[in-house]
Amino acid sequence: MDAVQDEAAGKRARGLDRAFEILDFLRQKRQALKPNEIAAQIGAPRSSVYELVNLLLSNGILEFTGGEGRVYLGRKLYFLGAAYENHFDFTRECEATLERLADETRETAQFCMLDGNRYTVVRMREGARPFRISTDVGQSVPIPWTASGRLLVAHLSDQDILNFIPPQDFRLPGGEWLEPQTFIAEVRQAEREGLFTFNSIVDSFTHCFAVPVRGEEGHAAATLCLVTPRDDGIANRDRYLDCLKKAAAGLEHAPARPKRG
Amino acid sequence: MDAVQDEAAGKRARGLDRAFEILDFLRQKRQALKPNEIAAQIGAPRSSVYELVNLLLSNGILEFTGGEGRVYLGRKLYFLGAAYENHFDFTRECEATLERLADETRETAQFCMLDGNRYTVVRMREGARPFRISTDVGQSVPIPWTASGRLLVAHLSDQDILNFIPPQDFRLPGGEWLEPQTFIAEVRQAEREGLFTFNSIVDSFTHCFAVPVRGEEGHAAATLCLVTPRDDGIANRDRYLDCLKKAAAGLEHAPARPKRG
DNA sequence: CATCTATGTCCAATATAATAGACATCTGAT
DNA sequence: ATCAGATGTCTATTATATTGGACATAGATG
Repeated sequence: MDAVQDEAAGKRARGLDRAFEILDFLRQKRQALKPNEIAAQIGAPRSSVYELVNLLLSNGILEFTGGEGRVYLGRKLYFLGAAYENHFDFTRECEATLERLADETRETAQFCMLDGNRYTVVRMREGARPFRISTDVGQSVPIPWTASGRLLVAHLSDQDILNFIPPQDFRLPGGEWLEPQTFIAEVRQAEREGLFTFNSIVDSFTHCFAVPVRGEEGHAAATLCLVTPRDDGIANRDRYLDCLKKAAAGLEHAPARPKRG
Repeated sequence: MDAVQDEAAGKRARGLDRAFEILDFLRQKRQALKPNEIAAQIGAPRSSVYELVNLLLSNGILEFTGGEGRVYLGRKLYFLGAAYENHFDFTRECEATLERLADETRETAQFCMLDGNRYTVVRMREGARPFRISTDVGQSVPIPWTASGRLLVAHLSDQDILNFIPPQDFRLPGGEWLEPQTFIAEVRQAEREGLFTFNSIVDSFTHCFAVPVRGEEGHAAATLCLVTPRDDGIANRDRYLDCLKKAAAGLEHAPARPKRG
């Protein structure tokens, strides 16, 4: 994932990086895997993966589960994640905000952030409509595929954006190529307007609304989104954006502000 | 923490182990620290800590927060922890169970697990009484200090228990020495009875009740506990234990069972 | 039976990671 | 002014971690 740094030659990878590559991979897969499978699928030497997996197992970072030697993320990670959540205490407010949003609009509401150089839905509240959302919570998705993506990188310079986003992520799910310059223009537009909306790139029937939730540094630390059927979204555009902006204002400075310190 | 493995000579520490030692340390401290402070307090070479901290920062495992170069656990850990929680989906049921327990007894109810070779409160629900609980959620505590500890190691042999628990953890908070053989006798008693209760070792005014929540392997994967004022606990002993056992039965096989796989 | 893949273990070679320690600031105390 | 401690950066040395590849086993397949 992140390890697209210096794949240049056949250089050795650092254990730490490989380790977190394994963890990220398991998170993406959302299922227990055998060390052998992990090695094959992330393209790492088997001996290295076995060594690292054993180390991680003995630290409680990974756990045996699913039988036949399969491993998945371990309890220790849960504890560490809980400590993070406790420190940057955004969960409670966030949950309430999403609930209110979903109630007001009857649409699916999401709270999204960057996960490294990709986008992820941190929390979601399904709306009243019987509607299948294409992105699952916790899955990482290329930034250019999402409305929120336009807002989450808006604090970077054009060049930094290009350096930050993996080039292959401009290839859209349908196979088309999104010209980086087009994307950057949309980023700047989103930055000016303080919002971004479009017909989803990922599917053919939803419209997405995103507004920034600004952190202490003033740039978008997260976004609030609505995912709606296209016609509903267009019909209620102004009201939905209004709801989103009010909700974001309520969260402002809540995420990314530690409880103490 | 776990790195008490082979501290024998002045051998080099492995980067991965040091890294997780840093993460665990930050979790214990529950606050952002400067790399220099971390190095001093965990007794690691400063150059190593700076190197590792920078690596972890670039992976999103650590984040700058609190200013002056202080670092704390990062967003990536939250994502990984959320994936764990999602996979072993015990949170929802657990929360409901604790709420019911707290309602029925008006005492503080806790859901506890092992964190490596120590004990930790994973979730807690304060009871109606205005009562200060001495252990905070997420803090790791020596196993012998707790009632739950007797249950959580009961599946191990005597020798394995002694190998598992760090020797210094038999030193109680008051300074007294708990004879390991005494502890093991209590473990076996707890195992036979399927519960353990005692006047807290950590403070002088509470009584603790613990029952096991058995996982798929049949041994205590977690415990449910009540922490009560001593007189109340003794007065309501039978009823409280009854509530706990019913609650544990409701959770049985819920923790440690993945949703799929 | 022969052959192939999937799986896990083990070992030697060497690229490199962990470390000690020098150096440079800055701060507050004396 | 002088000293001591805290903080961060940088470099050279060497112990070792990462890796390729050999080896062993078990199923599956023809």
